Amino acid sequence: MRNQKQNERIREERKEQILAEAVKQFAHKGLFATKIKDIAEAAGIAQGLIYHYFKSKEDIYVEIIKDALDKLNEAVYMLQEIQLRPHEKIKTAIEELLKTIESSDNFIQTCRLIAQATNSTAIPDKTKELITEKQDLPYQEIAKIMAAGQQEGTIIKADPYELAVLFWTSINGLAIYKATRQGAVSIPDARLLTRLFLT
Amino acid sequence: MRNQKQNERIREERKEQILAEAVKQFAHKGLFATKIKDIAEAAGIAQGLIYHYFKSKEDIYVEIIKDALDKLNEAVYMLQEIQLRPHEKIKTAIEELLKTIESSDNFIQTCRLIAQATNSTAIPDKTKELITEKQDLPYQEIAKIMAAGQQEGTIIKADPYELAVLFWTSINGLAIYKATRQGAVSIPDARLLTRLFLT
DNA sequence: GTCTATATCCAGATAGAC
DNA sequence: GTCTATCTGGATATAGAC
Repeated sequence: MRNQKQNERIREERKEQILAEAVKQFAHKGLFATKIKDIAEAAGIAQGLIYHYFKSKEDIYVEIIKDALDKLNEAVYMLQEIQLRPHEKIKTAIEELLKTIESSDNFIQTCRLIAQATNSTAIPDKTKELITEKQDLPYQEIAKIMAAGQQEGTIIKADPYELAVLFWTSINGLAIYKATRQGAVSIPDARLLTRLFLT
Repeated sequence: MRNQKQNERIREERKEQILAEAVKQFAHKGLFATKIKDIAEAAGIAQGLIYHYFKSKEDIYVEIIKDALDKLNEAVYMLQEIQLRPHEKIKTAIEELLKTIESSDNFIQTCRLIAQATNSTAIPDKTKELITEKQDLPYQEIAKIMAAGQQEGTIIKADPYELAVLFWTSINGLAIYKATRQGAVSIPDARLLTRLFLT
C-alpha cells in the first residue's frame, strides 16, 4: 500500500532527525545535562513526540553510542583493507585522521561521545557493555600494523600495543582539543606525529 | 577562645572531607550524574549537612575545578623553576608526568575533571570563566621551552605552540586512558614520547 | 554541628484529544 | 503522527528539632 510505505519513510526520517539533534546535544553536554526538551526543541517538535519514536532518553543515548563505536571500528576495518606497507598505512592513517579532525564536525562528535561515555561510570549498563565489547578493536588493529612494520624494520621497536595506545590517545586528544576550542586552532602537522612511530 | 578555634578546625576538616569525596564522585561521574546524596553518603554524613558547608552543588563543583586547574598550573610553574636545558626539561617533564599517571590517582582525577569540564558546554558560568582564564598557561609555558630548545638546536623544528598542543594532548590522552581501564594497563615508555620532540 | 522532615521544582514519561 | 496536559519520581535546597 502506498500510504503505509510513505508513513514508514516519514517515521524513519523523523527518527533520523531526532537522532541527529540528539547527537549534537549529547556531544556538547553529555547524557545527563541534555534534556529531552532540548532535543525536541532543536528538532522543532513537541517534547512528548520523542516518546513516539524512542522508549527513553537512555535508549537514544545507547543507540548513538553504538553508532559512534561502529563508525570508528568501520574506519579501522577500511584501513585494514588498503594495500599499503605497514609504515605507509600508519602514515596515511594519521594524515587522514588529522585531516578529518580539521574539517569534519562529525568525527569530532564521535570522539567526544566516546570520550564522555568511556570517562564516566554513570552511563547505562548497555552502553558499558558496548564499550567493553567494541573499544579494544581499534587498538588491536593498529597494534597489528605496528608489529608488521617492526618485522620490516620500518616501525620503531617497542611494544606494539603501547604504540597503538600512543597512536589513539594522541589522535583522541587532538580531536577533543579541537572540539573544545572551536574557531581558528591549528592542529599539528601529520608529519610530526608520524615521526613518533617510524624508524 | 579554645572552643571557637576547635570548632573552626572541625569546620575546616568537614569541608575538606566533603570536597575529597566530591572530587572522587565528580571525577568518575561528572557534575550532573553526581547527586548530593552520593557525596553525603560517601562522606558518611546526612544529605542536608552538605548545605551547612556549601551553598550549592555548583559551588562545590566550581571550587573543585578551580583547585584542579591551579594544581596543574602550579606543576607547570615548578617546571619553569628547574635549572635544566630546554630539551632536558621536556624529557624530565614527560618522565615525571608519566610516572605520576602510573602511580597517583590524584593526578588522574585532576585530568578527568579538567577534561570533563573542558569537554562540556553545560557547566556553570564560573567554571567556564576559570577555564578560559587558566587553561592556556600550560600550553604557553611548554611552547616557550620548545622555542628555547629550538634555539639550541635540540628541539625539532616546528611551530612551538603546535608542539605544546601535541605534548599536552598526548599526556592528557594517556591519563584518561589509564583512568578508564583501572587495573593492569601499561603506559608507554617515556622515551617513546620524548622522541617526538627532540632532534 | 548534625539530623530528620519537608517544600519546591524540574524532568522523564504517559494519556488522551485532534 | 502530532500536540497539549498531566502524572510521577527524584533531587536540590530549606526549616526546624536536637
